[in-house]
Amino acid sequence: MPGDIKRPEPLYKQLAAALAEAIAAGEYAPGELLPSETQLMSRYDVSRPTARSAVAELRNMGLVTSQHGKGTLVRGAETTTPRSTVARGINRAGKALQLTDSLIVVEAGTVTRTHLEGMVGELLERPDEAAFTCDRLLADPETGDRTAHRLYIPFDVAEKVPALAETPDAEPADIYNRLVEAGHALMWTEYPSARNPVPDERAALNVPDGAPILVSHRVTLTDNGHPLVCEELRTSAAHTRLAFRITPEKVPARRKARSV
Amino acid sequence: MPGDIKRPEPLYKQLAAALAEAIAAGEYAPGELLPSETQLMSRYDVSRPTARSAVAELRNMGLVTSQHGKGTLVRGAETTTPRSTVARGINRAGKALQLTDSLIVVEAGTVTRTHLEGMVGELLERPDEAAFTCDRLLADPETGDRTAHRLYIPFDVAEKVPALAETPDAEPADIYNRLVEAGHALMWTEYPSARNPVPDERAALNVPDGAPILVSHRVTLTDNGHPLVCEELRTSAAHTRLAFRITPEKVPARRKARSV
DNA sequence: TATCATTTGTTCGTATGTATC
DNA sequence: CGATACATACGAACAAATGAT
Repeated sequence: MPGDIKRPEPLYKQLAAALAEAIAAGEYAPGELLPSETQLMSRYDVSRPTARSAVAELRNMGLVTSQHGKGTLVRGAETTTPRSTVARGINRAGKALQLTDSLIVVEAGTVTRTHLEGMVGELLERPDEAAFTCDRLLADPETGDRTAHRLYIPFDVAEKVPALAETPDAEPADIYNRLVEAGHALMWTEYPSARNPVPDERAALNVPDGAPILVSHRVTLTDNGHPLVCEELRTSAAHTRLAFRITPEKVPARRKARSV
Repeated sequence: MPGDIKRPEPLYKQLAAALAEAIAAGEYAPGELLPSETQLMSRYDVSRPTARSAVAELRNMGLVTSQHGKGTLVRGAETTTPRSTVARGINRAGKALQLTDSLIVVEAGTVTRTHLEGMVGELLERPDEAAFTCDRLLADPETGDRTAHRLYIPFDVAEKVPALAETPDAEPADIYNRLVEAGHALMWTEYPSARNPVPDERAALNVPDGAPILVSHRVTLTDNGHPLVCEELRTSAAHTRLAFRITPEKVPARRKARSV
């Protein structure tokens, strides 16, 4: 075999790349309509399915959104870049702990029971054990962007801290304060991640085409590293970003450190 | 037909939902092959395009990956859940600052000049101004998962701190230490976000089908809040997650706090 | 090594439904 | 109401990758 003859890119990918370039160059301004599928067919001499595939590529790149009966709109930076920021910090005012985010509760907490599967089970070091969960729907008061919130309280933690078992639907800051009142010294680690939404989430969180969702887990630990509870947060990455304040920690010099 | 006001879901979405449910129920185990398109056609009595659309849905939900000539594989939690964790903390050993992540440099830093567009320009409060950039390719030494890293140094910062202008390709920790030597008291805020990859990124970062990329910006500020430099990090959300240690900050009591 | 069946990828064609203007 | 646009669905053919014969 001679050295790797170039196989041409598929037609629809070429077309998608050409259109993406044109959008980046500003030939199609944000808010404007992309040429219709019929126009693309004649302009680039391709079939209907090919034109559709190309536009579909642009959609799950998040560059455009299609509207049935109207056309395909170019999305500007305003709709691609997050507008609202959720500050994932914790403040200590006297003895009381407060959260630094400014989200408001849209749907009150509903408590259910589940088993700790997957990542949450791993983070709480209690795979498949039983736990209370409390679900809330939050929103940014300025933009209205929605965020799903879930708190996991393992059964054995609820048993040892009765204040949690009584009202597992208390707000996270209250949960933290009750853990402190129960004599725990707390610390926190948060793990942001992302994935593409399932159809339910796309509707509930108002996720636009081609946008993933940010998923973040905040684990509350005792000062000797045992996990107690876990908060899970899900929000459209197109609308919201997170913010973490990073505080340097003192370590003995000359040690190759790997904390967190 | 009386009644029946509701228009039924599209066939391919019904099929996708049915298959997704079957996967969740364990009827198709991770690593196994999904029924071929031909089999789906006869089993569910649909056409080839419909079967293909259903499988395409599963792909960009991240549930399966298709291999040309072989079949469509079910992805287990091992390939859906991040394996490696990048600790985004900072340690202070004596006077020197160290980063807590354990990534190694695969491709050394290449320095270029750009203008601060979009989110980075906003975070550095210098929209459209000129800046050095230094690009690196990092990897997790255990899993080999890749991460793209870019450091932005605005021209005016490089002018005031000549040590940066001399070697803008120094490692981030060194950059921080030089800013400290120049008399700055530093603090940091990091903004994790996510989006779907462009084809280049999908190849360079080895992003699997249906997985978004995590994008995180760490801004270095002076103690009075002026931004100096910015790190940008891009990695496959299917392979890697971030970790932040959250340290409570003291605030005056009774104040509705909104720091970060 | 070469061939073949299987499977997914690409591309065309065509028809109909439905939302928007 | 009609024209236009995207969404869904069918059929058909060939290309390219894979694995086994």
